[in-house]
Amino acid sequence: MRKEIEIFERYLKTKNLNLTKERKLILDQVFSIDGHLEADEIFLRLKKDKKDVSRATVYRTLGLLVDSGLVRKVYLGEDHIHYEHTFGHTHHDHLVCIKCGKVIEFSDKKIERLQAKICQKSRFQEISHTVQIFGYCKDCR
Amino acid sequence: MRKEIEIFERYLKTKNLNLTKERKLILDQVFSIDGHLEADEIFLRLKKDKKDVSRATVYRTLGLLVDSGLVRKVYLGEDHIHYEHTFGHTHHDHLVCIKCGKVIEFSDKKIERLQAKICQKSRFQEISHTVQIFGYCKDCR
DNA sequence: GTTTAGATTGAGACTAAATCTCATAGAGGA
DNA sequence: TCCTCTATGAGATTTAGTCTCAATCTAAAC
Repeated sequence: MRKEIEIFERYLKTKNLNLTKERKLILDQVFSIDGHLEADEIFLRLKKDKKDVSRATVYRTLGLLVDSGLVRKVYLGEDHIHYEHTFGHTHHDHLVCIKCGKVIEFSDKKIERLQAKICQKSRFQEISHTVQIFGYCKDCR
Repeated sequence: MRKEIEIFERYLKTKNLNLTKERKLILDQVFSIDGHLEADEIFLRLKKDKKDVSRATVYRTLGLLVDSGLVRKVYLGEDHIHYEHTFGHTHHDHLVCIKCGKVIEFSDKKIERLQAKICQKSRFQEISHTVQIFGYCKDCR
């Protein structure tokens, strides 16, 4: 059994929730997509596969996945939320091209350390962070 | 005449647009609020002052203000966009408390420099960036 | 195997943010 | 003044996301 299912099930247990057929379908779909995804995309892909799950359940389950830490929300400058799986991926942030929409991932340990320092200074307990740099990618500038 | 009006008017000129009564009212309102604001807040404040401007015009003008560089959008983890004026403020980013909603501003030259370096590496031309650190503030942790 | 309490779901109503439409009004140049 | 283009408001529309509630499922207790 894949690791992310195990983690999800363990998380659900702690909340007295069950790993249902629908939740498993959504988890599978989420982890089958590499990169950034939208709630509605999950809904439509499942529909196409004739594995209908209601929109409400998709949103509910994505919430659970975020809470479990397997997935996180990212804001990419559009008018709706994107999700990405964090499990199996090292943490990273984003360069977002405001012309073609391309998203380039990057990560920088030094920036993370500086952020931690800032939190310390304000006695702020960091749970997560996102960095987005908006601009023009090398093909669009 | 205040500097931000001048800048806005100059920007509008370059687009062959006019600084109308409504646009001025919205600009004034935006710059009278210190901190983060929402589109609807502007709409309601103007309504209260009996300076009715339609919602459509508020949204349209906020868009222009963002394009002009006087204002920027920020994502604070809620389900709608916030705005803040950049003119007259040094650039900063945000610590967002996920319990009480408080937003603490910070800025760090070292982080900015590292971000610039990352953009260089990808030949990415930065226009703007936002950093949000989500977690618990010192009163909520 | 029954019972039972609580979890889960889907369908569709609902909400809220934001955008669009379009008729009317206004502004500015020739 | 005329003409073109800009601007606005009212309200319809769109879209993401949430909520409701009746019906169903689950799992533990008996």
